[in-house]
This record gives sequence, structure tokens and C-alpha cells, in this order.
Amino acid sequence: MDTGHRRGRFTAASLMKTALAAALPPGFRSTFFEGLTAADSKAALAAARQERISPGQLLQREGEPATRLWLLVTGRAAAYRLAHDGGKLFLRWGLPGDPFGLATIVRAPARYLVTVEAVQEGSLLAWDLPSCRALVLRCPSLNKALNSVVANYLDGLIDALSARSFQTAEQRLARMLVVSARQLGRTGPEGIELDLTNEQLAVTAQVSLFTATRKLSKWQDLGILKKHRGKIVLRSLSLFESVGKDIW
Amino acid sequence: MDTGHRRGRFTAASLMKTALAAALPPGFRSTFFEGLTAADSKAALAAARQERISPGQLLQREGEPATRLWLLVTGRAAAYRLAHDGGKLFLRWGLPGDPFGLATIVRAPARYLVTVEAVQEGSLLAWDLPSCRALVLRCPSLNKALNSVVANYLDGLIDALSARSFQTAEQRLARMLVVSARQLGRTGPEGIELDLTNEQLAVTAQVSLFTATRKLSKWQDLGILKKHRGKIVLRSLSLFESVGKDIW
DNA sequence: CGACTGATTGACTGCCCTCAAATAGGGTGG
DNA sequence: CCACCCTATTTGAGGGCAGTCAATCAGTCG
Repeated sequence: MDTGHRRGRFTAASLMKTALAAALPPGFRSTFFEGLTAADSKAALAAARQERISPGQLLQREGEPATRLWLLVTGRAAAYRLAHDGGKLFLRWGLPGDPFGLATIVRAPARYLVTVEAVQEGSLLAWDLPSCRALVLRCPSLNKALNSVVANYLDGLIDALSARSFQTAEQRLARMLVVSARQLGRTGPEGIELDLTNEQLAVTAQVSLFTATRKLSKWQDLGILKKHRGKIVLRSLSLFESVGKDIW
Repeated sequence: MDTGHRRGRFTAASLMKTALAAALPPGFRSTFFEGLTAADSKAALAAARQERISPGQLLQREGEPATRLWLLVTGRAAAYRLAHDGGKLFLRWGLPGDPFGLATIVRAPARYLVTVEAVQEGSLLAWDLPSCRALVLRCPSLNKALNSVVANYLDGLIDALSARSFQTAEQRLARMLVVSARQLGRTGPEGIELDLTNEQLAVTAQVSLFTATRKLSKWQDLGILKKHRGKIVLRSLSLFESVGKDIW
């Protein structure tokens, strides 16, 4: 069990004493814990339950009563809303440290706003309803932190709506490449590597699979990116940033 | 000065004693005050400043430092985001009782997320930064209430994005007619009356002015609505509701 | 009776989606 | 190592929704 002494600002020795914390990856950080005292964080961790997740697994379903708050610990998740015909409206990626199920605390009546699905193997940390209530009672500052998180969602959503309304398919694709690269890109020898299939990119950029393929091919011909199966390598972000803006 | 004794749940006699409250329209209600004690509401009112507004006036500008929280008291406002080319991305209507400038409390650093413009004569009630801080200190429950409000914005935004992505121009128009009718419709002798120009409707439904005109004409020919200059009369909401859904 | 703003209609255009069909990568079992 | 399968990807042809542009008509107000 790797408990190496990293200098993550949150993995204080005190936390490492709990059994659960020992199972957390080293260097694990979450906006959710920022603003909580170490003691509060410890208490929160003690009340949480850990769980493994697999690709395709639904972590919460929109419309269902919100009964738990959870944190993605490892892996990747996707938040989307379902269309009536079963289509998926991609909203955002979930990465290690991202909180979900905020509706459990925030809304009344508490119902999940979105559907969240795991897209990689991983694990999460969950609090049931009684634990949530205890948590907010114990930490009033939590509400303010949540406000901030939700406000950021708002901002991102407005951006997405703006993109969908004013930008062309090509611009949305470029924008999504940049956004995704920032979130889930690794720096490799030839540029920024992204584990995304054409289809995933198409869904996230709100573009048909075919136009996504065409634009990617075009960009590959131009030499500003390289593709393999299920993987995209961007030579540089700035090129795509300039396409994503609608300044020209 | 009309101080008739309505049974609005908020216009308690105690509030009416303040000078400002006397200037409030009778029956005035706001989600913002729900969950505040009468004493807190009174204190809040005492700290507020009232202001008149006129059509076209910008009440807040996206990106600018958020320095005040305010409540629309009378009139109508529109919240939108600007595109780079000056185009407007309509987000929602503001009606009497609606709070704005929540970023002042919620975000750090505090910057307005959206631009808000008055579209009718009216008035607002504003709190400056010091008053805001005092208010949240005095009323911790405010944070929870704000959470709820912001979560509702989120929900509405996701719906809008969903509509923009999965629905046709016609469906979006029908949906927007329903949404607008609920918010600013009056019940008249021939149906629900809406003060909207074709252009306003087009902007709110994210449709070009011309397609809006065409669809409205079509619906008028079908006899399910009637138009005058700057005014639309819907015979019944249910017809448009069924168009708005994408069940068929 | 102009002047202005709002509404209408037609013709044209283009982005991007749909559908069909073929190709290629990557893993598996024989 | 090769045959095979399944999935990801590519490419072309065709079509439709809805946007742009231009011109005209119709209320309203001074």
C-alpha cells in the first residue's frame, strides 16, 4: 500500500491515520475539503464509505431522489442529461476530487439534476443522507463553499450554451479539445495526449460523429494534431484556442 | 399611496412601518425574503437603497466586479450574456421579486456572471457591498436559500442547453412561448396575452427573427394564436406544450 | 402626412446531419 | 502466426433545416 510522503497540501499526517485515508491515493486533493478544518475533514472522512466503480456504471440518475453526496477519488466520470429519445447531452467531465450529488445538500426537494456515469475504472467516497446532514450542521462554512462550486458550474454552462449558439461545429470541436486537454490531458513526448475516441469528442462538443472525424482528419493533414485509435495528440494548445474563440 | 391590506405572506404590518416598505408595491413578494425572519427582513429593507430604472438601462455588466446585490421591485429585466460580436445570448427574464447580483455574495472573486438590462420602466432595491456582508453575517440561513436559487438557475440552464441541442427551431419557439407565458403572461378575454415583439421572442428562443415570424404566422393561420404589434395572444397553453416536448 | 419601428414574404445558400459502405486497428483463440 | 471479430474510423453522396439578404407592407406616433 503506497503511503509515500508527498507534499499534497491536504494529505496531512493526521488524516493519514484513519483507515480510509490510507486508501486514498497520495496527493489526493479536493475543492470539497478546502475551507474545512483538518478536524472537520477527518470527521468527514470517517463518515464516508468507499466504493469501486466500473465503466458504464451509473453513479446517479437525474430526477431520482438525491440521497448521497460523493467525491470521485480515482477514475473518470461524465455528467450528462438524457434527452427524451435517449440521446445524451454532455455537461462535464468528473475527475478525481470532483464532488457530485450536491443536490443532496442544496436542493429541496432533493433530486439529482444530472446523470453521472463512470467511464473508467476507479473509486468514490460517499456520504449517505444522515452523514450529509451532520456534515452541514458541523460545518456551516460548507454552504459557502458549495455556493462557489455551483456558481462555477453556472459559468461553465453559460459558456457551453454560448458556444452551442454562436460557434460553428469546428469551433466547438476546437474549444472542446482545449477544455478536455486542460482537464484530462497528459504531456507526452509529441504534445498533449488525450484519451478520447472520436465519438466521445463528438458527444462532448455537440457535433455528429462524422463532422468530428472530418475536422480531426483535416487538422491532422495540417499537422497540428495526430490521432491514434482512441487517442489524440495535440502539438500545441494555442492553435486550437485561437480557433475556439470567434475572433478571426 | 395604496397600502391596501392584501394577504401577501410577506407584507406584514411590521414591515410596512419602514419608509421604504411603504414605497413597495402592495403584495410584493420575493423568494429572497423567504426564510428570513421578519426582523431580519426589516433590517435588510432598512439597509437597501431604492432606484428607478428605464428600458435599455444596464443594471449590471458581465465581468465587472460585483459590488451590489439587488432585487427587481417593479418592471421587467432580461439577463443575457454578450457574444464577442455583440450578439446577445438570452438567459432568463427578471420579474418583480427576482434577486440579481448574487455573485456579490457567492463568488470569489466577485464578478457578475451575466449582463442584466431593464426592458420596462420600474424600480429596484439594492444593497451595497458593506450591507451585503452585514446581511450574510446576520443571516447565515441566507446561504442555504441562495444555494437553492442558484441550483434552480442551473436546472433552467441545462434545460435551455438541452432545448438548443435537441429541439428544432419550431419546438424551441413553442417552448419559449410557454415559458414566457408562465412568467409574464396576463389572462385576457381571448387567451393569454404576452407583451413580446417577434424579435424579443426570436432572441429568447435562439431563433432568427425570420423563422420566428414564419412560425408565428403559421400558428396564426392554424388559429391557435393571434398577433398584434408587440403582442401575442395564446388561445391555450397546452397546444404549445405538446409541440415543445419532443414526444410526438 | 412623413418617419420610424415592427412584421412579412420570397429566394437563395450553406452548414452540418443522415445514411451507406468501406477500411483499419487491436485483441483473441486456434 | 494467422484468421477472425468487434470496434473505431474514414469517406462520399445527398438532403434538410434554418439562417442571410433584400424588398415590401403595416401599424404608431409625432
